[in-house]
Amino acid sequence: MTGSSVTAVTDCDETLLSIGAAAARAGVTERALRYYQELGLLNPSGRTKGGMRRYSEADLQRVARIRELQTLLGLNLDEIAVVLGNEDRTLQIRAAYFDEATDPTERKRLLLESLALATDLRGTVEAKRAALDDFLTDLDARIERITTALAEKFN
Amino acid sequence: MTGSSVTAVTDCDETLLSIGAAAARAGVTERALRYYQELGLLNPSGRTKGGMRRYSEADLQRVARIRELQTLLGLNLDEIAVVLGNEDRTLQIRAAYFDEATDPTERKRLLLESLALATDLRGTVEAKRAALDDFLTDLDARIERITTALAEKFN
DNA sequence: CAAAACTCTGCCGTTGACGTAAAGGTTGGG
DNA sequence: CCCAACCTTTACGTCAACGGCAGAGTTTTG
Repeated sequence: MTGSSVTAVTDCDETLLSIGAAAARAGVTERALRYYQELGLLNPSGRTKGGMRRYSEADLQRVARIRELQTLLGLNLDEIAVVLGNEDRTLQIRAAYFDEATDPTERKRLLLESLALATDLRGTVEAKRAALDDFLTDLDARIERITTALAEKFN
Repeated sequence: MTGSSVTAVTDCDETLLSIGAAAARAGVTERALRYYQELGLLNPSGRTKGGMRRYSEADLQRVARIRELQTLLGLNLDEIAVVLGNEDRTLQIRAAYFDEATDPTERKRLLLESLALATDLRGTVEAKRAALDDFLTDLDARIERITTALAEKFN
């Protein structure tokens, strides 16, 4: 995202955060960050020479994404790995797409692939929203009945 | 719900299901049903003289509700206990409301109480739906971009 | 009425997502 | 240079939501 090379092994751009700061800003614990890394969900953008993890803003975004997928969609970390993998793949595709060397046929295939990934996820989310909407409809009906009763009898 | 007394201790109305049948119909395990009972979420409507659990259709509905609250809203069983408690309370209120002996002032109070309970839950659900909607909007934007690219270049 | 099938109450095991503590290495201010 | 604060890996602990088994009792079926 920044112009830097892929996963800097050298010391940091100064803008990178230690695990403590990153955890605080992301609203999770250090343990969680290490755990996500252990599962291959999130590799810190850098390490110091001494071996300490350094997190970028993009890394924080990724943490936020993980939490969102957890709490909003109720996915477990393995499923989240798949979704994030898809999103990473989409970025790769984007890169290849804008590469001059990619021929039109391949470009089309890449677009279709990322479309498939996004559409698939959309299905999951839409199903969930539909169920939630039903839930809300029932709830609103109940609230409406009570409100009407109140209005009729005690206005 | 049926005309029977509260939580029949005697033998069953014949329409009640054994734990095995109930579990199969509800799509959960017997262990889960016993666990829900242990947590006070679901007391089987009856027991045989020998002490075996008997589940009614209403019990099955309750299981479905529990699962819904779990998967849809991501509540844990303790939180579900609260929600179900509120719903039970609403039923009590309903009963008292239609009781001749309840005076108007009390009736109003009862209505207001159940309104508060329902409205509170609605808040939780609505927040979740809003978050999901945002999620969907982002996703749709991404899909739209890809689709447009496809249409422009490869129509 | 007996065998087969089902269920009962413990009670210990498992899985996911971390928590927490130990024993040491790294970093930055004075 | 030194020390306090922060970080490292390693490894065992925890909590929710059940899974699964043993040993005994119950219900059903032939």
